[in-house]
Amino acid sequence: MPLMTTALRYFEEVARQGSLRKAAERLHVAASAVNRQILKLEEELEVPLFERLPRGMRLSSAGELLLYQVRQWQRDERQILGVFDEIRGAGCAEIRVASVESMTDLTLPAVMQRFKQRYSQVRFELLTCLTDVIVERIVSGESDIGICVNASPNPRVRTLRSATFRFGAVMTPDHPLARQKEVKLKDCAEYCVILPDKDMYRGSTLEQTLAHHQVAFSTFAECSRVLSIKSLARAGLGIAFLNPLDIVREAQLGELVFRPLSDHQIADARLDICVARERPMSPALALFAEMLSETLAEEERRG
Amino acid sequence: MPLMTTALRYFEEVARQGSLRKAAERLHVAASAVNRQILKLEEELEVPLFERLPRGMRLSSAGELLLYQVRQWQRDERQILGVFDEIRGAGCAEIRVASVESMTDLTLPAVMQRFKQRYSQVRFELLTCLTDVIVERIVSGESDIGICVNASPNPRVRTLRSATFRFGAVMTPDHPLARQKEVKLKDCAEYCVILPDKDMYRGSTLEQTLAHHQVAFSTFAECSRVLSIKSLARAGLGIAFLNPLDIVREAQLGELVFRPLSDHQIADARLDICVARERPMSPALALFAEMLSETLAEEERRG
DNA sequence: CCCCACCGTTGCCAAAAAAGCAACAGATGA
DNA sequence: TCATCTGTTGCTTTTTTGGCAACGGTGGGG
Repeated sequence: MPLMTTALRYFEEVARQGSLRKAAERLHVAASAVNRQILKLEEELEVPLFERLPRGMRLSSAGELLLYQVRQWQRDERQILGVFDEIRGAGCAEIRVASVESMTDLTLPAVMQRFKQRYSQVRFELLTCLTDVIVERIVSGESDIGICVNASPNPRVRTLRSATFRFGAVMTPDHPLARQKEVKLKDCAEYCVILPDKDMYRGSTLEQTLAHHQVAFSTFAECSRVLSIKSLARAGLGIAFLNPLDIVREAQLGELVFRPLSDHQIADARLDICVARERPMSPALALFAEMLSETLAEEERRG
Repeated sequence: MPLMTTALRYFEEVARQGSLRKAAERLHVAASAVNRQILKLEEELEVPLFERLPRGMRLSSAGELLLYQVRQWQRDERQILGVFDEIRGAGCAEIRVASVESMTDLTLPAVMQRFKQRYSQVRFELLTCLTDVIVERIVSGESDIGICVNASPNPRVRTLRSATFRFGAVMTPDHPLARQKEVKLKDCAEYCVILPDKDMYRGSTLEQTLAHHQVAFSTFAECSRVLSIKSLARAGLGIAFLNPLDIVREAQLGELVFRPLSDHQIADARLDICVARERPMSPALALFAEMLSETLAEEERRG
């Protein structure tokens, strides 16, 4: 049942109780047995783990370090045993993903497919939502892992990896602006534009710049879905403002082109892979996060 | 010597070799012994870890998850054994810290002192440098942990915790601007200011704002050390631009006051605790990082 | 086709490790 | 000083683990 040496189990209990005999009582073994395991451990590690006081045993420095590690291993153990329970019970473990629309289209399905090949007994829940909702779901435990854009720092959220992508204008290849390598916002003011919903780009530098500089856009539509924005842009109804990840497929098909915004007020879009800070990650989740991080890093390199 | 069950050691080798007998050969034990450990492990976990093929054993899904965890435990084990080697050899383990000046004055010494109380056999190296240098030292392995301000994201660096602090103007309590709760940059233009060195605030929003808005400051001095800036400000020679952490002691002594800048172009200062992404953290380092994170979070709450 | 090589598995027995029991020395507090 | 707590140590028993040989099954090559 226990995945680590009995010596370490005994060590943890002795450290907790501060006494060999009390620990032995809790462990339902003789005190001498516990004592021998501790002595053997100290001999093999060649480091004193306790200082013997007339009133009991107090941890040494090395002992404190080891205890910290052992406790972490115990958490890991409980975690993986829980995953095995899931696999035994429901037939598979579950990873609940919440992501912004940019990645739910292409990247996430690709990663999930690769993951399923190796770890077939893992099931997914994939939700598409806005960054604020994703952060809420992470901290509340409704989702296990999230992909957000430009999330504001949150003490209860741990960011595993960030990637930045240039923010830019998206249009049909035959659009006049498509001949430029980079465009400026005021270039776009001469044409129709398609803006995201208020909620979608709240807090972004695009919002700030628009509000501040009062660029007069002739807005054709405001959309709440990237999917809609792309459809309108594909129909040649205006210029959209997205990041390159949003249109990888359309770019491959030659339907849309991406031209970065060169205005220096416009910051890059930052995608974050994040999880709850306190909640330990199950091995399945850790593996998935790793695979996702590498994929994101690769896409960042590609532009 | 090994800190985890022989069953897990055997399991890892079998997974690596894909065969009981080859694993047994490498482990210098009989194949039957290895087999029994695997069978016992599967029975206790109540989960099949391998699928038996005529050509050998292939990991199941659960096995892949367990393998990932076991490999991580093995890395942890090597790590802590290395720390014990240090303690046995040099008499103590070492944590090499590189930090910006904001924290080397008060916060870090306080945390190091608290740390020394519990883990006396740990020695420190404390360097004060600029963010760019800190990041370099982290990725090169010259330092174990760093505290940076407004560090640009780096794929080889992992941020354990971030905290934001308002950026503001620092002056003597009798300064005319000290009567305001918040100040704007153009308020300061009427007085002498003390600016940091070019290197110090490179990339900050202060630099951008100054360069962009062309606010005409009568600069009394440019300094490369926060210490010098504070000294000049304390002498009433001008307004300095710092974050509240820089002047906690001076504020307590009533020598200086902090007034946040309310210009909306001025972003908060972000302090990051970061380590190398790939390099595993020793237990001592993890404990120190944890203590430091909590302290930083507490100071963030306080203002 | 058979045979050989390789696989995992199992029964039997020896070796090793862990646990239980009782007694010991040392320190503390009533 | 006695009672009581601590960790420690022989000695014995119990449990676990490993070694050896043999078995049943599969796949490839002569």
